[in-house]
Amino acid sequence: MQDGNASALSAGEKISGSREKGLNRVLEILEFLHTTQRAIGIGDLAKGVNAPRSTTYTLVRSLVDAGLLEMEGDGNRVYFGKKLYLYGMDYVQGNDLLRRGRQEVDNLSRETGETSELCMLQSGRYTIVHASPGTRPFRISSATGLQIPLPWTASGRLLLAGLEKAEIEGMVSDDDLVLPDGRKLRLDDFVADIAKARITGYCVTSGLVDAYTKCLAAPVFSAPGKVEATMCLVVPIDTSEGRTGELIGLLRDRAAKLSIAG
Amino acid sequence: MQDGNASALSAGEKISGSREKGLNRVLEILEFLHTTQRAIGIGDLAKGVNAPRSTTYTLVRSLVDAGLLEMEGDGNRVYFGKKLYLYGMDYVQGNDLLRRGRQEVDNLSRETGETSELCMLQSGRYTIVHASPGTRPFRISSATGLQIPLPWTASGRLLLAGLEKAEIEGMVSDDDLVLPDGRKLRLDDFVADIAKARITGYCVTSGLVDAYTKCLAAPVFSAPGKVEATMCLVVPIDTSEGRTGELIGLLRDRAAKLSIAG
DNA sequence: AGCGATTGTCTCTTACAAGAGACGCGTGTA
DNA sequence: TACACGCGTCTCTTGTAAGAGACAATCGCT
Repeated sequence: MQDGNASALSAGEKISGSREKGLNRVLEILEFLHTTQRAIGIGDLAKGVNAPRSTTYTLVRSLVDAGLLEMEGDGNRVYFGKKLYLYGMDYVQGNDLLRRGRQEVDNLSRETGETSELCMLQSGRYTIVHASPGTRPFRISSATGLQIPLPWTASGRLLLAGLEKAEIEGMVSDDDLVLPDGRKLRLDDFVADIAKARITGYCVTSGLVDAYTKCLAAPVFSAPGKVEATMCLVVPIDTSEGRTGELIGLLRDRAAKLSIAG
Repeated sequence: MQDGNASALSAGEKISGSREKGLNRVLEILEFLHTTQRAIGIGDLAKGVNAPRSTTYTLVRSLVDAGLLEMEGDGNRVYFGKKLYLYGMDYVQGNDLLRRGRQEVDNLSRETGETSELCMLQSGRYTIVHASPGTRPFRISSATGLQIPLPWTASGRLLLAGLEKAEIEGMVSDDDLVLPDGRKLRLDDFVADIAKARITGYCVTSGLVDAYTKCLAAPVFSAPGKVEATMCLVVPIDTSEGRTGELIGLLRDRAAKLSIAG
């Protein structure tokens, strides 16, 4: 991480030793806060994004002044600020799909009692955009904003429907193909899954993210053939075939309703 | 806002002609998009923030890559992106007051049928953080994220409670004291209003923002004496004294409930 | 009290980003 | 067809922001 002692130039990314553009540092700061999910001291922040302390202080001050970040009570820690919330609401406001999708997801989880999610691609990564927990006693993990490798999910297979193999290859790294249980998925199998999901119009995966759940997903189209998002349900892996079928039907129905608008 | 054609050097700010830091440009871009409330072409954006075209293109590309902005369908216009939405949700998540306040505002407007709002200070400006429209046939204006001069509102008087006169003076410009109908408020009167609101524990203003409404507001405390937010109701100016009293009671009750946590 | 770690501020240098402006392309309109 | 206009990309220069590092002030531990 730290001192730039030259040596082997790793593939792809440049060694983050040199002078960095302020904006990039800011983007890293925001991303870092997104992962921590809580306020953090400026010193730690500097360490976290591997930036010089003096620079970090300057940038944080700018961001706090602008309201993108806020100082936490004691005046030492920082976290996201009201401005970001306002901009976020602007985004929701300007985005029919998201607005209606959130609604529909909430409905779905209330009606079925299962955990329900709205998922989208976010700069090439699978992202849970909105989640509603469901009523089961044991918590099925899934937090809004979580990013997961595409091959681990049913939604991922739908979101990539219609893309060329080369494009798909570009969007998943080798690491992404290694499932949480250690198994390695073959790229060709993944591509085949995608093709199949595209035809059947839904997708089910069992025990991929964890061994106890399966994931049902249906595509939401923004234009014919263009998958803009997916709705999905996360259910216990031992859910009966009958109920699974029912849920898929419901899911496809709702996802189709979301697809109408342009 | 205005054009930047040099001439008289206004107090405070420097003329935005020279070389600007990239980060500042970005902050202006975001703010500009917030005011437009819709996607905009990059060329127009450059004009809007008075930045060189080449620079704007570079910055926008960075922001789009980072997901803070997104290209609109045809690939020419830009607007806020999913990342901002996610960060915004993080903010809500980490902010009990906001989370519960939104809920309470929604309840309040459903129960009373009136337009209800949650308001906070945002870098020294009064900001409507969340609004719920109410059921009256005529729309009472009030959009989330709207920023209004402090002296125009009942909430403004509560939010400044406990500040010194000098501090207050620093937060309101001369322009802010000019009401929408052209009348000019005296600073001393405003300061007196604030002191009064602090003691009575609520505030009512009639016909300030517009001639047809009055605004009822109650403070939400984050610590004893520290007003963190206000809840308010916007009602027709001819609302009877009796009903107004009822609503104020309800409002104060709910605001007090919000105040509990730390 | 004594010591190390951390925090916030400041100064100075230089690597480099911001900006000016030219270019090629597509589009509308006279 | 010719012209004016807006878009997106590139190149080159120079003003300046990123970063190294020193500093005093606090904090926490023994």
